[in-house]
Amino acid sequence: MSGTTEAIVCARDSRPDPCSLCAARHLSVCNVLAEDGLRRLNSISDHQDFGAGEILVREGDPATNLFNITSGAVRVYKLLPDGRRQIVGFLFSGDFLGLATGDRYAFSAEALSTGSACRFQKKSYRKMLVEQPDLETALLDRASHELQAAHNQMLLLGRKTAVERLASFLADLAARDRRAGGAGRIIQLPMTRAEIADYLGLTTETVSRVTSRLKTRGVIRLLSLHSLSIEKPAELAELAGLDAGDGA
Amino acid sequence: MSGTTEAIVCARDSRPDPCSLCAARHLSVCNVLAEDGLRRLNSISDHQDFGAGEILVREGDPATNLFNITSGAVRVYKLLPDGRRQIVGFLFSGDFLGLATGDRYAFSAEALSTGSACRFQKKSYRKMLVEQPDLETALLDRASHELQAAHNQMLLLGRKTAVERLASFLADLAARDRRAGGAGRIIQLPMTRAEIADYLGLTTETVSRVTSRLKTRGVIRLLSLHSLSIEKPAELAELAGLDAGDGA
DNA sequence: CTGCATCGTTGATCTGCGTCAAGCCTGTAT
DNA sequence: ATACAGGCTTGACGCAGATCAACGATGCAG
Repeated sequence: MSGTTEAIVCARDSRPDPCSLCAARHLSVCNVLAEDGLRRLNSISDHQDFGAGEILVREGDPATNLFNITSGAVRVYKLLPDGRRQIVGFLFSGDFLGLATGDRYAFSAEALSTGSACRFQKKSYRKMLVEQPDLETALLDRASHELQAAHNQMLLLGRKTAVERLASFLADLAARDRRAGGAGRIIQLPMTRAEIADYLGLTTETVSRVTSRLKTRGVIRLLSLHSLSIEKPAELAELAGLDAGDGA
Repeated sequence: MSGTTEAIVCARDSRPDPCSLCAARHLSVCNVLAEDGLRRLNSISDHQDFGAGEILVREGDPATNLFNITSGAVRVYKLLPDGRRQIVGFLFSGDFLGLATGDRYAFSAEALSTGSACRFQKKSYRKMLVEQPDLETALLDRASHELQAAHNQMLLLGRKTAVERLASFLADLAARDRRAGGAGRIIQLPMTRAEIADYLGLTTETVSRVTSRLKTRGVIRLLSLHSLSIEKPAELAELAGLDAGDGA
């Protein structure tokens, strides 16, 4: 969206301050940094534009880089030797890539669409964290949220039916849209059915069938292959298993 | 194991230093703290002994406490309204409980066996983190590892077969035993089959059947209901899907 | 030792989702 | 426009694991 503008800014030599122009800044961990912190962060960062399908991180490679996604979308996944794939998350503008990382990447990350990211050397970033405790706190908060999301996904993958999985997925996207200031009614699906399937532990066929069922029931309406409207949010939430939350 | 000793130490008024006697210390985040840090930590902590089945945390309650497990075992789980349960993790001595927490607990935690924990007020702990950046770094590292483990579990729940799930589970327990200094051959299972099932996204019957199959194949040998010996570690690892790791 | 409750195992049957297969839709290149 | 490729949908069928059911093991209370 604002990718070209950023690229131009970064290409200029007398850049005023890339971070202050960054559209993702208020969504990202960087927003806890003051003027000098941003300058310092900027000095250790690289701007990277990527095209659809481009690989940012490959499972098993030495974990040298960390990323802050500034635009576009990314899929993060793990593979079994025979090719079975589990997508562990989709990242969007403002998301941090590289939290769950030891010496080597335990996941791969590929661009879903064109986009851009700030890239850091892990070493420099760690040094930065020592100097900027606020940033470390912000990262810890992120990690907590991601861990919570991972737990929810474990519940989904371990115990929910196909309908519940898709409903949960759509409800999550709606919630994300609301957090970004939208109404949570029109949902964009920048990923393919195969990717949704690999995220939900299903097959493309099942995702397709369940989508049709929700459509027939009038819960959703397809606007195009990659966007839909939620017609009955309450029913969707119920299907997702969000009514009571806990039996208590 | 050392529960009674600790209880006696904590009951004494002129305690020399509970932390320095804590058997879980070298396994826990506290090990990054110096003398004064430990004293400070101790001053904001409560010791809590618990019996089997005791509830430490209930999903949906205000998240006021954080815990450091010092002995025993704990199951952490989430429920669907109709009672379906997903265990998101088992915690043992040295593990931290409460990382993935917002204002309210998003999970429940119950003692699997008798044991003990250091309990902190979340508020005091957060203050402590500001004063002790090393502790915050250690927590961030923990969170990273947990997130990685969660991703592995997502792969397991979303894409592995029943045999692969159980094999992965046993291989994980073996790895944990090795990390704790054991040989990784004799595995303790302090949980029931139902709990293993709810952790692996299966039913008790399937866990039982698959266990039998592994036994018949000679991969494992049951020593009792709650302990077994790994007879063919290599075969177990292969069944778990750990041979190649990534298809690259 | 006896009784009882809980947990675990094994078998028979069922079913939700995967697999296989065919056809359709969408976008892009010529 | 036309053709092609990749993605999506729908149908028929099969199977891994769930469900239902019965029985055996374990451990605790009296």
